[in-house]
Amino acid sequence: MHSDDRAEIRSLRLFRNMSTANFDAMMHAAYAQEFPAQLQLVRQGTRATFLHVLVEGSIELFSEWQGRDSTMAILRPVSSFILAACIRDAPHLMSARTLDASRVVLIPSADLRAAFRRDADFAVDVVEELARCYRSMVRHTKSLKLRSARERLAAYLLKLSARNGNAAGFALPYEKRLIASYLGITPESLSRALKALAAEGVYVQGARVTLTDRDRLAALAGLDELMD
Amino acid sequence: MHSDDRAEIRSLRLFRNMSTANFDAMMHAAYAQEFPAQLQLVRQGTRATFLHVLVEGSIELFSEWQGRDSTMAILRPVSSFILAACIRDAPHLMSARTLDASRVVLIPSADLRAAFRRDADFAVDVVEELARCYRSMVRHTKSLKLRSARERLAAYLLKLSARNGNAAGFALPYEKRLIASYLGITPESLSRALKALAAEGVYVQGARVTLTDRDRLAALAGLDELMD
DNA sequence: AGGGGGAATTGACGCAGGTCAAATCGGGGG
DNA sequence: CCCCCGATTTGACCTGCGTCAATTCCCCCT
Repeated sequence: MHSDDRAEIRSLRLFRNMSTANFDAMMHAAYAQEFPAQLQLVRQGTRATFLHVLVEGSIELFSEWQGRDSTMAILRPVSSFILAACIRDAPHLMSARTLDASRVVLIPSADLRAAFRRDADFAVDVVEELARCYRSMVRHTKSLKLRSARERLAAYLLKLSARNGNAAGFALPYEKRLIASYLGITPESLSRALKALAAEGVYVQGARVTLTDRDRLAALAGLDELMD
Repeated sequence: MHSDDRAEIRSLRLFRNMSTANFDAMMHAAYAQEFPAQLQLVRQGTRATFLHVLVEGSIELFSEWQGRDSTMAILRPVSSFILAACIRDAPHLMSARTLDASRVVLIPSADLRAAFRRDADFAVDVVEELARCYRSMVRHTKSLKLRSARERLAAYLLKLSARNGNAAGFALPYEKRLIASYLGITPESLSRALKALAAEGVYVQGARVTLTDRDRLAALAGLDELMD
């Protein structure tokens, strides 16, 4: 593993406070792996054997059922994933695939569990990370149950804008069909919803989005700090 | 607080392994409170000041937005709730109200945080509890995104039956409008969906449900251990 | 520059589930 | 035992979103 990777991982909130001895022990059998785009690296239903840390690239968490599938989250570096399954030593509830070519560090889940049993500071950080994941899933669920597709889309566009320093114009960071799945709609519906938002000052050309009336869009989205 | 309450709380997975000294310290300022039915005890957006433990009665977790609201979870004794907000010392993402008259033990969240920083065994159990909550929310979200209303209802009925020792007949444990909201549909749709399930061997009279063909219903629900 | 192929868009149409309003049911209080 | 009121059901209708099937677009490859 590159020592860069190691340093980046060490600097994550999740690993920042653990003792060096403990970090070293946990990372002893860890290794980095490069994956091409569109490769499935976790299959739901299988047992969690590694905590994954995305160091470079991007990853989609999705779930499958009866031939349908749905995007549950989209991850960017540097972040860990499938922590909960590792902790509980339980089957994955979601699958994961790369979107772009990605580098992922794999930490054996047994070593992870050993580390947080041994190191109270680390356990605290694991708790915080899990609480963050939980709350993020609650927000996603709230959005699905309380908002219409158009409202979800409006809120999503505003989030993207915020991520780009509140720029009026920005590029959609993923394929539209992926965004659609994340928002819980079909690509066709996303396409039509984007068109419908022209009335609220949303202009789209390909992946390029321009928001000409943020306030109007925010009013439609019903932005809410407890959901977005 | 009744010593019964204290013993029940102590026996929860979440508190079972912590040291007695630590448990006593954490519970020092805790107190039990009785609430009548239909009383809101947590308002989303307010800051978490207490970990709640439901000892008797039942509680609904719900979220509100723009005058709409939706049931996120229904709790039965004995279980803790709003752990994540306490841990993160963050605003509640969900509100809580009693369904029936309930007894709830309130543990100051500062004492909780102090306890798990001091006691590694407790931290481990907090992690496990949070991981459980997270996974439960993932399942709920999967069901919303992947299944139709009818499929969700079928799965829910089978879960209720399982909870009653796989009895063919059982009573719905909550008002139908509550169940509808939990399933993410309107009461009218629930009523019609129940009627439609007669074709799959579901008979309903008031709150009384009888399943005459479990296999048929399970096939429709597409029961999945990664979702139900 | 041309061509191939997946992504996105568009159109036509259907349907699941929402909405609104009007019965009807059912359980608790007097 | 009757009444009352909220819960539930039913009906009529609507609409948001899905489905299916063409195009069209865009990008990459040669």
